[in-house]
Amino acid sequence: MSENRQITLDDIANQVGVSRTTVSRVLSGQAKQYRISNQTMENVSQTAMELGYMPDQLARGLRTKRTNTIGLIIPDISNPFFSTIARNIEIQARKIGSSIILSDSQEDTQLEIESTRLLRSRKVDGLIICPVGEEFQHLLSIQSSGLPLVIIDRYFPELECAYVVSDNYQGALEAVTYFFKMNHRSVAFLQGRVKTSVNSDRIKGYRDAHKQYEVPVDESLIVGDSFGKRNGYIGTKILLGKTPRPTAIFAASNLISLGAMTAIQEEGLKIPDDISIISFDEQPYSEYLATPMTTVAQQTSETGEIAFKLLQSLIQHEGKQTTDGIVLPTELVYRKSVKKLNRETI
Amino acid sequence: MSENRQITLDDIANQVGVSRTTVSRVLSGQAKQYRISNQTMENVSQTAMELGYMPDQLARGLRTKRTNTIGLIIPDISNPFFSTIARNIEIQARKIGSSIILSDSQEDTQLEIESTRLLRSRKVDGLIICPVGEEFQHLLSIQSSGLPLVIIDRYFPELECAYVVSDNYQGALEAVTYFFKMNHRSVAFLQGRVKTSVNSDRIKGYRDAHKQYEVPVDESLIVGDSFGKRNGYIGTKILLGKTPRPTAIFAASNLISLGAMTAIQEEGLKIPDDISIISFDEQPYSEYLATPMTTVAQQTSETGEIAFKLLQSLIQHEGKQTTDGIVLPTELVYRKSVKKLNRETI
DNA sequence: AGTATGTGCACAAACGATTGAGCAAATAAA
DNA sequence: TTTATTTGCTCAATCGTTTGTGCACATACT
Repeated sequence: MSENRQITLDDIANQVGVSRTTVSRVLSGQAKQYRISNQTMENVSQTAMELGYMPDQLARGLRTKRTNTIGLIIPDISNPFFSTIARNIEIQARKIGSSIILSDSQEDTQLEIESTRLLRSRKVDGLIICPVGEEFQHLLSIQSSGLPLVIIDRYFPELECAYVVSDNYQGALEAVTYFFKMNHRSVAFLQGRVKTSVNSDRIKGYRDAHKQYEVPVDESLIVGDSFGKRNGYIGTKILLGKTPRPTAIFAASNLISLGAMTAIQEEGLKIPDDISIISFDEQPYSEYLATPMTTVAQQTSETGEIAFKLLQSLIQHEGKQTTDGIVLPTELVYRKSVKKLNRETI
Repeated sequence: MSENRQITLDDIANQVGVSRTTVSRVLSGQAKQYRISNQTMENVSQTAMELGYMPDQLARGLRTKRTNTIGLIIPDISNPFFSTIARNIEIQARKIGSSIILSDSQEDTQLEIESTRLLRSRKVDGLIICPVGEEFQHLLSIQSSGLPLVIIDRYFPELECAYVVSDNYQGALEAVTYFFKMNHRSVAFLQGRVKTSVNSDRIKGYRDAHKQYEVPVDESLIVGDSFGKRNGYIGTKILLGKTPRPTAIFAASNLISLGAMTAIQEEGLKIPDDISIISFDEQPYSEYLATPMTTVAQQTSETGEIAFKLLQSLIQHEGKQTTDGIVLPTELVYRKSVKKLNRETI
């Protein structure tokens, strides 16, 4: 409760008997450069230690225009997919003494926009955003303001900006192709938020797989509108109500497949005997589910790490805009949730 | 790329033709109080709008000693248990324009200590920490520096500090009691990090349940040393190697039970036929596991929300130290992972 | 007319750091 | 002995706010 005043450069300066400038230079490692004697150096660092000096990052940031702070905006940090990314960003950041300011946009574009405003007024050095996905005007204005920006998971073809995403097209293509190889011909797609690149790319993969196998796409088998659990539940209810029932479901997220499982269970159906399923997003629990789930795994740790490093390089060489997008491969993890149908069953 | 200079109070002041002071007072809603005319008010807010003024939070913080920023230190943000807490803290924070700076201590006390230093130098208004759990000297020094602090999930009896935790004792007591009611008499405890309050309280519940049923505690059935998955795996391997085998396992975390399931599967055993299990931490997937898991649910959302509000009140009434600890009840969620034994089986 | 009260703003000093420029003393060079 | 050079620092401005105090002018009161 002892309301200790903050220790400042001046305190050290006074105690040692030098100027504030000298202290600053010693502590920032510029002693040699400014010809501070070893003696003074010693004294300064010594008493800085003793007094427990900690530089005021606000003051420093105000002066230097560099805060060693980056903003991170995520649609739902409680989703393990995003929190794993966040964790790896944080781990990288800590290595170089940076901090991350976290914002949860709650899948709401308006909140996302507000967050960018707030983060900018907090003078972050850069921004990593997983955009809700529908609008990008605000991202454009960040870009043109010169603030380094990396977007992750979702991207905008219209926006020239560094990004790190999974190869959603390839992931979906492989998954749906696998269904076809297992002789499924009626494969539904439980999609996520419609206008996101994530979703479009997966749909494209879904369609191309159909094309390759010369199976016409039944548009009524593409249902859903968000990456949440509830959507998975509702979508599946709808799909299971159809006659004939689709024999396979491709779920666009971990939460969607959770909802799907509830619906399937409610209808008294079994995976994979009555219906097969593949879910996007590998999770620690995927293999322990009632039927171990075949999934499309994304490189979440790598996404975080790469995004941070990309941002860091943007921050450092402010001019040299290496505006390249990075696409990480996915991997189909084979388990038990897909049944091989007999040819004649079709 | 247009390197727009930052808009400052002076810019507005010049354009309107008043002093910087006046602008500041208008924009901070102190116009009436300082008798600024309506005309001037209009002009100022108008051009502030036009220029897209955003206050520099660094400068403001430097001057006012208030940053509207709080530090959050978490052992592992990728664990849904913690990320759910984090999310709810963020949601509360956003409501009042606060931001949170996130640190992942990676279950490492040293990193936790470093984080507190860094966050303090960033002048956060307060700190919410989920301590790794073994040391608390650094927490004590935060306390005595007067920086508002709330600790969550784990606490220290020796430390007089606001905290929000689950009723781990009661949760464990109920779980183990339930085993006894189901006629189990050989119940193992897969514990977490040993010196944490979380673990001690759960052990106490475990022991008291034994006492109530007059079953002696077999110390060799208490195994493990961390909340991670690997620990669950190893611990279970050890337990399953014993003869006679325990009939039930009480796992201290969601990750531990995941590891346990791997081990159980490897040994070719079935839950609950060969072995029963209850896990701490309800998860979205708990009901979808091969055997739907009976769990001890904690109020994670509430933990976050309450922790933030508690901190907020500490920040506001800096003197009035309402150093109360808050203990949230747990709930035993009954599913299928516990088998009722026949009396004679024992 | 002289004093009191009210109105509407401006001055300038903080906050704690960084940084370009400069200056006195000591030493070296000529 | 005079001039250059080096050594070891200091000065003061600056970043963008906030805030206690003060000041001029107008109006009201006696």
